[in-house]
Formats: sequence, structure tokens, C-alpha cells
Amino acid sequence: MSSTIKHRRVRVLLPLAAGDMYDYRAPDSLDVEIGHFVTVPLGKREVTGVVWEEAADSDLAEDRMKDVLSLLPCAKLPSDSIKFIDWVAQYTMQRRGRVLRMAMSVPDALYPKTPRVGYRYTGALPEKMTAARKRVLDLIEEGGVQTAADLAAIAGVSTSVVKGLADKGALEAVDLPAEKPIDRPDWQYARFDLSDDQQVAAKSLASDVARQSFSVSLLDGVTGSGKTEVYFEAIAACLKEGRQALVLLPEIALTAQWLSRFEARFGVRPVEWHSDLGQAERRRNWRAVIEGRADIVVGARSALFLPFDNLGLIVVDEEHETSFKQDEGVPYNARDMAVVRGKIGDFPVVLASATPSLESLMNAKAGKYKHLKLPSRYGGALLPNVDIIDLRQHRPGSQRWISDPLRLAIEATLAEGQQVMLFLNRRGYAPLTLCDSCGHRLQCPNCSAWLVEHRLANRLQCHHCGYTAVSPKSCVECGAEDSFKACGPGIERLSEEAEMLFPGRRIAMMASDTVASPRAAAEFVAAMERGEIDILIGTQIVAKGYHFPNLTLVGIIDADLGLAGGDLRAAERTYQLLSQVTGRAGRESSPGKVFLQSYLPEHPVIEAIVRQQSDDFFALEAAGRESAGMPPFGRLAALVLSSPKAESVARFARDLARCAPMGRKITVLGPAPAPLSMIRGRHRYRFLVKCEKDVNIQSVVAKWLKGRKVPADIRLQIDIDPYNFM
DNA sequence: AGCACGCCGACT
DNA sequence: GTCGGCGTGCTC
Repeated sequence: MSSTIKHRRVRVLLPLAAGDMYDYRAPDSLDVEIGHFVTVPLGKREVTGVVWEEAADSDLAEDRMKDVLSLLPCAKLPSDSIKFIDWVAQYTMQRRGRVLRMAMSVPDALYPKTPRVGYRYTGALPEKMTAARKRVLDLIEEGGVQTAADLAAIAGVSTSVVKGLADKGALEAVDLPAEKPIDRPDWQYARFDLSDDQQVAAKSLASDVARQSFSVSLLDGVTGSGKTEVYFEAIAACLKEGRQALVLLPEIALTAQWLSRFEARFGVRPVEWHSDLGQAERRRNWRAVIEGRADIVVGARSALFLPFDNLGLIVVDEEHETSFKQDEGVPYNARDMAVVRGKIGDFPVVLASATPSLESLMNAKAGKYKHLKLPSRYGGALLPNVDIIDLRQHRPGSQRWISDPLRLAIEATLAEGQQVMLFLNRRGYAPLTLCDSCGHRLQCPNCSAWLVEHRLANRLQCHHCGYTAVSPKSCVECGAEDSFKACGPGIERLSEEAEMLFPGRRIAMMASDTVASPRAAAEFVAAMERGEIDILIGTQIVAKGYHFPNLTLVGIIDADLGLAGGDLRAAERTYQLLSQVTGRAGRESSPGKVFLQSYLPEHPVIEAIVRQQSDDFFALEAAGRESAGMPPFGRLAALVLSSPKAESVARFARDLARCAPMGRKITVLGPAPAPLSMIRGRHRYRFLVKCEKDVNIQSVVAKWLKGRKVPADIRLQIDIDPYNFM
């Protein structure tokens, strides 16, 4: 018996790094539709994927075709998600399967939740009482209904003891309540009092949301102007329309304060999405999004790939933050992709910042984005007074970093019972450690970078690969004992100096390694708010949106740090970081003071900070970028080649250079050993492709690489719109 | 990503 | 002779 019926074929996208789409038969027994999550056979395996499109044009021989095995009991991947994944894959030049993987990050969410069964004591005792049975029964009397697995684990017995008790009638199975329901926020739970400026901005955003069409607004307000309260009104409008909203935050560490503000406005906490979520909550939240039960989601950049079916608004808060750019895996910029997502879904996108990126400012100036400004602080609070301390005149002593004028200001502030923040963007004790007798520098074995001494942890750390080692007693090169000398300051060393200068004061350090979790961050904030800290010493983590009412003095230890180096955005980033740190001072009744220590007081960045004139700075920065043809006036793509074999990667880089694209509007820089020529044991070479704005840079790169085989030991990473130049 | 196939070194 | 290292290549 032979079948002449040509079965329907569908193309299934698999979330595999190397894979793309494969054609499968859609059997008559299954009602296969585009967007369905399905299981399909792949070689010997059974994998899950998504039905991406019809494959009527499939020319694969019938005998090589396999059937779709099953439809997973989950809502379909919305068509906007499919379009978005296609778009991101094409733009970033990454395989679609890798992008899909970001949207399918919770594999078990596709399967129904196994109903949870708990056990309850019936009151009857089993005929035979054993020690194990006694422990289980004691536990259940204490703790009530629990699952067999929990009972067994706590009692230290196997689950068969629980099952045995159930067989004998001492326990009975009961259904545990389904997972915690998702809270529905109430758009009119509590209204905040808004200033006139805030109301104007809020009205504009709310009417955009009500119109339900694509637009981008740049919400540009000084620190303390109440941007959050403004975009909350856009969220309220979105809730009113019955559509979902997404808020992207750069660092989840700052959400503790954000979440309580949200709860005060909408009555419940929003649905969260970040790497810190546990397995169960992850699953619950992913399903709530795809089933449309999650009204408001707040999350890190990866939340952009959640399968929203009814999205009506995206807010990107702190839009200038470079942590929206993912450098590894699929390199993408969540801020830019949020705008794309808005275009696909035809809804408004709000970019908010006190220090907008040059890209967004240019788009606003060009009229592509609406520019909503909040020029003054909420409640009449004043912007802080910024003073410069010229380190050439007020040089701190040797091995010291706090100048006399700053020390006096700190003393005066502490005497008034107020708090001080010292900012130094360097973790650890000292950025470089060398042997005093032979000059040997402690270097990472896997990277071309110095090891940083972390005296608190008594270890040396590489900040690029995570290598750590115990600090050696004697020099590995010349054998001299106790000869290591710390060069330059990190926050640990600064803290030592502060302890010496301000004895008896309570000093705390805040850096990514001292606040590893949102909970730790929340604790820090609470301690600061309770006045249990006099001097807070921190890295850039303290610059991020915290609000400390009693903090009136900010000291920037090294304002010049970050200006050096060939990074395209070094000046912009320094400007933004220093403005944000500056904004931490004096946000309520007492006006704040900021002291900025610098060896380069005439540098445009430093001058702009002092005068708090962002327009001047950005005009200058824009002119510089334009004449260099750099973003946002030109386009960039980075190609990074890496391999454990130094010679192999150098040879391939030379080969690629020989056929590099050329043209009036195209420049290829490189190959150059990357600034960090070795990371994690891989030798690296970089190319930078620079094009004029009207050139499709993806097709330039594609043409260059077309038909060229990358040797197996070499990894070639393409990064469109790179932010990281290391 | 997996998983098989395949081609070279150290074991029974 | 065989077990097993992981380089190479394919999966509808």
C-alpha cells in the first residue's frame, strides 16, 4: 500500500545553537498551527521547537521526512514574538535558533505542571510503628500538609515510608493548592501628586498609550525629578486599555526601592524577570506572560524576549546604561531592540534617563523621538553644588587619595549628623600589585590583565575571567619575601584611609562583590536609610538610582578615571556616571554638595559636570563623533576572532584582512590583537568595520565572510553596534 | 546542542 | 588485539 497523499509540511525552528529550521510532516492527527510548541525527532533525540512557517515549498525527499510528534500543552508563541526573533537574528547576524533560545529559557514551562499532592494525617495509627514512621508522623503534626518528597527529606527517610503510611491509612493524599496566583495591579490604586512638568509629560505618554500606535518618547529629567512617577502614569493608561506593559531596568540590584514605589502606586508587586529568580517562580512568570495573566512585568534586558501576546508599552529606565548591551551569546542592545519590539507590536516605547545617551538625544533632536523634559527636582529640592578640587594644588600625601579640602568637608558634614558618599570606580584594594625588589607584576595566567588584590577576601582576582589565587608570600619571580607593593587605590584601600582619617565613624563598602544579590542590596539601602552608616564608599553600583535622604556630601575620588583609553564612549560614560553620582547628594530639604577631585579640571567632561550643563557637553561630543564618522553618525560592527592557539588565530586574521571589504563609505580597522589580547586562555584579534549611516553593515560583513571557512579551533563573534572595545 | 562516526595511543 | 580520547559533521 503506497500513499500518494502529499502531507502538509511545516518548518520547525529548534532552539539549538547550531541548528536552524527543519521540515516536518504535520500528521492529520495533530492540529498543527504556526507558533505551536512541538516535539519533533532529531537524529536519535526528541527535541522541542516552534512551528515557524508553512513549508509547502519543501523539496526534501519524502523518505527523509519525519512527523511532528506532539503539540505541547502551552499557548502558541505569539506572531509578534516570531517576527521579533526573526528581526533580531537578522540584525545581530546570529542564528535564529540561538535567539529563539532566549525566548524559550524555561523548558519545563511548556509542560503542564504536575499536580502537587500533599499528605495529611488521618488520626489513625499504623499497626506497626517504626522510628522512621514516627518521625514522619511527628513532622506532619507540626507542619500540616506537605508533599511526600518534602516530608521524606526533612525526616531523613525515603518516600516509601510516606507511601507505606498512606497504604496503611495513617496518611491520606490531598491536592495541594495550585501555584500562587498572579496579582493584578489596580491602575487607580493610589494617585501620586505630580508637579506641573510631570503632569505634562505624563499626559503625553498616557495619550500615546491610549492611541495604541508606535512612538518613542525620551523622558529626560534631572536626578530627583520624578521620572518614575511619570512613566507610572503611562503604565496606568496601559492597564486601563487592558494591555500588558514591560519595564526594563538595567540592574536588578536597584529594584528593592523601585518595587516598593510600584506597590505604593498599583497596590501589588509586578511580575519580575531576572537571573535571580528561582525555578518555580521563573516558570510561573513565563506562563503568566504567555497566557496574558501578567499585566506588568519588570525585568532585566532578557525580559524583552518573553512571549507577550498583548504588549502595549515598554519603558526602558536608565536607557543610557551600557548594561542593556549584551556582549556575549547573542550580542544585542535591549534599548534598541525595545524600540524594534514597539514597532513590531505597534505600541509606544518610553526611554527614561537623567543622562540620556547621545544616540537617544540625537534621535530626539532629529524629531524621531518625542523629547519630554523635566528640568527641575521634585518638591523644589535643589540640585547639588558641584566644586572641583584641583589635585595639582591639593595633592594628597603619598599613598593617600583624600585631599585636605575634601577631608574638611567630610568632617563638617559628619559633625552635622549627615551622611557622606565617596565614589571610586575600582574594586578591591589596589588595581596593580608589583614586587618592590624586582618589579614583577602579578598577572592573570589566562588573560593579559593584572591581578587585583582583594585584601578582605585575602585573594588576588582577575576581573576579566574570575581567576582567583591566594596572595603569595614571596615574589614568584625573584623570591623576595613580603616585597609586594600595592599601586593605586581601590575602594578597600580608600576605606582604610577613611578609617584612619575619621576614627570611630561607621564606614561601609558597596561594590558588585559586596552586594551580590538584590537582598544584600536592599539591606545596604535599609542600613543607609536607618542612619547606621556614616560614610558609604562605593563603585559605580552606588550611582544607580538610590535615594538616600540624609546624604548631603558626595566625594568623587578620581574624576579622571575612565577618561583615558581609546573607548568611543569613554567621555560620554564618564559624564553620565559622574552626573548620576552627583545626583545622589541632597535630594530632600538639605541641599547637597559634591566635590570632584581631578588632575584635569579643564577637561570638557569635568567642566560640564561642574556647570551641570549637559547641552554643552553633548554638542561637543556629537561634533567629535560626527567628524570621526562614529555612531550615531556612522555604523560599527566588531569581529572578534579567538582561539586557544595564538598562531592559528593570527594566521586566520591575516587571511581575513587580505579580503577585507573596501569602499568610499567603508573602513575596516584591524586586525589588531584585542586590547586584552588574551581572555580565559583564548588569544584574540579584533576587526572593526565602520560604515556610513546609509550602508547596510550586515550585508558588508556577510559578503566579507561568505564562503569563508572558519577553522574549527577559532570562534568568530560578530557584534553589531559594539559597546565593549576590549 | 547532542550524538555518532572515525582515527590514533595505553591497556588486558 | 580492544577501550576510549575528542576532532568532524549532521540532524528534516
